[in-house]
Amino acid sequence: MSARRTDPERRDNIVAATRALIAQEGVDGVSHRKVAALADVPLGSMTYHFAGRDELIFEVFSNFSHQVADLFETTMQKATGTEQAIDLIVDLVNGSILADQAELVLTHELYALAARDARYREITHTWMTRSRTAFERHFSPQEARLLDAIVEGWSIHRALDTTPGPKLTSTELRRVLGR
Amino acid sequence: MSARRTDPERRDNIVAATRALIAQEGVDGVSHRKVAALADVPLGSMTYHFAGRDELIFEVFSNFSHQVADLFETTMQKATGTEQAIDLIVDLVNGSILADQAELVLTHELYALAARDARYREITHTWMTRSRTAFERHFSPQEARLLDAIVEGWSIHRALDTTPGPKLTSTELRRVLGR
Amino acid sequence: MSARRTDPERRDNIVAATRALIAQEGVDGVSHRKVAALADVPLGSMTYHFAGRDELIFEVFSNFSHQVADLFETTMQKATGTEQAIDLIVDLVNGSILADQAELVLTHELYALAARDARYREITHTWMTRSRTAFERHFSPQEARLLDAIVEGWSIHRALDTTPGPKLTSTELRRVLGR
Amino acid sequence: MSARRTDPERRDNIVAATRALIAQEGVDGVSHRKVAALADVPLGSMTYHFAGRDELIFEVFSNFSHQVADLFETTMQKATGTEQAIDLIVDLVNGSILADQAELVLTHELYALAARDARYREITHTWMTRSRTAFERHFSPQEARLLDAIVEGWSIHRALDTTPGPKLTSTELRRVLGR
DNA sequence: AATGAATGAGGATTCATTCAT
DNA sequence: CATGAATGAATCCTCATTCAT
Repeated sequence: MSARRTDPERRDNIVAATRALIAQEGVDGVSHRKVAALADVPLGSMTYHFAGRDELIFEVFSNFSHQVADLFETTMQKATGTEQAIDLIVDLVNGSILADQAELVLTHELYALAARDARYREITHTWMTRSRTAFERHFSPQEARLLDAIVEGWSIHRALDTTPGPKLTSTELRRVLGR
Repeated sequence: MSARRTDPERRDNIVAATRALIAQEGVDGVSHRKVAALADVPLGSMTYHFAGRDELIFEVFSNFSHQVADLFETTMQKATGTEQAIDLIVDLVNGSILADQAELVLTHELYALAARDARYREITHTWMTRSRTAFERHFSPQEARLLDAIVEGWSIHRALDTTPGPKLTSTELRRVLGR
Repeated sequence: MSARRTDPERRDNIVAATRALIAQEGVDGVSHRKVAALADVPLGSMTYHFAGRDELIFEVFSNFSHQVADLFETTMQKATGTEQAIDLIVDLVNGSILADQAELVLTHELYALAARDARYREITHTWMTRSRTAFERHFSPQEARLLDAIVEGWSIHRALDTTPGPKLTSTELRRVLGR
Repeated sequence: MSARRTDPERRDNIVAATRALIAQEGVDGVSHRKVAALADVPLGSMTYHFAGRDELIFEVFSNFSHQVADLFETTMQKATGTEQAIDLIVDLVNGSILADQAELVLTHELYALAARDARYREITHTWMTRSRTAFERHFSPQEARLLDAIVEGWSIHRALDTTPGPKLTSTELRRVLGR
């Protein structure tokens, strides 16, 4: 009991629990009570640590986008040449790198928020800029934008179909890029 | 009041109000009370016409997806050749055809639902199949899939950025397709 | 459809369904909707055939009490002598004659109503008078009243215990009566 | 209002109000709203203090049964001999000790619940065991069981009749027991 | 600094009843 | 005669938030 009195990880635990809850039930399913229960934290903690439900949710998506963008940049940095970059991009789309169920849900919940709220559009803006910049280590800005679109679109169509559909191949991607 | 005794459009009005509400506040913001107020309908009507909140929301997205897919098919049918098809696709991405604010929100709310609920994935599956098939009037299956991805991804990145970014051009799209 | 238009058993079916519902969920669980569903009858039928929920419930218990009292009288009439009467009473208490689950529930639901509503006390009064009179075919009024109490009390204690407890025996009953 | 901020008796008051309401309108008439109004407590208090309507009702009957059984044991302990015990039992049945209107209703409401719900049968089981044990201070197990049945049955028939009927006398009870 | 108690607003849903047909 | 459509009141319950401690 007293051990929990001053818990520096309290705040982070709450954010983590919220993220897990969004993955399971969507933003629609998030309530202070459910989060508190999931984080094993008193209900009073919620409004003590966060100004309101919105702030909590915003922080989840802010963290999430940074984290995914970080991984993305790191991945692109690992590529020593265009060849390898293309292979990594293909892996990305086909789900070898990102794309577990939880991340898929979080991505689309974020997009849904961004579609109607400028604050969240700020997050997606930063995220997208970072991905495009990461691509630009290996490709022209124009190519980067195209690749970004293909990665996004192909991933979505693979994920939101009932049957996975064909994978993207390096060969096809190279052809698109004219290489 | 007595004029309202039997209102055959009642059900449709509720669905329309729900759709408007989702566009404004997301699925998260939908409640029977708000919908009833927006549709100018007594609260008791909600559960009389719909088994529950879920059924109501499902119907909105089911309608929406069919409607958008219809428009999409019609658009592709209008194209008399590949040239024109490409131009229409470019218009599509750049927002001349679909893509007002409300449709954007609905699309992403639907994707978010589909990401964690198989019932909604059924909707997106049908929708995507129909678009791909529409493309196949003018392109090979492989090209159709690629185009579909580009349309999807480019639209999203244009929409969820804070600044619109460059438009997709017919020239670039032709180059991608190698035509 | 049209076959159901004029259904003379409609009313009785509703009463029967209500009785079944009370047996399952108690008076507390009775609603027009549930009854209508159980009886496979349109909801509008309920208020067409019965002035209200109370009238419906009253009719159930009125029927029930008469029916049980009838059986009871018939049973006592079958006894050709005191000896046999005692044996039948013992069977009664031990559950050979009445006392399935549904009847048990109905009995106590009726008692609960009678405990606070004079209208239902009218029903229990008639019922009890008839049982006592039935006993008086074979026993003195004083004995009848005692027997009635023992039958009632012993049955209850057998039924509302988690483990049945010993059965009442003819020997003991004879001893009580001093025979 | 601030005086009510922390009210340690809040929970008990709610239970008391529920009990009063059951006595007046039966379990069927219990709703959070009515109880809250009767206890002069905000509606939100109801589900704060109790997990649900059932828990509330269960607690009422649990309390009630313990309380009545306590009184019963105390009464039997007061008897210094069999003679006095018999007199007390007769008083019991004739309503000198228990048996005001409220207790009568509660008893039968409890029986009705016990007749169809094992959780409540647990309550009646404990209660009945305690009464029988109390009788066994002065009588054999076999006699105790018989007395218990007579007390129960005679009380019911006195209470649920429209006219009280004759009282049970010590003389008759002694004769039944063969003393 | 942290929280358990408390609450009023709002949540979905069920309800008995009305009444045009 | 009978009922499906409709509704406003009431149902239990969840909620974010407040605040004394």
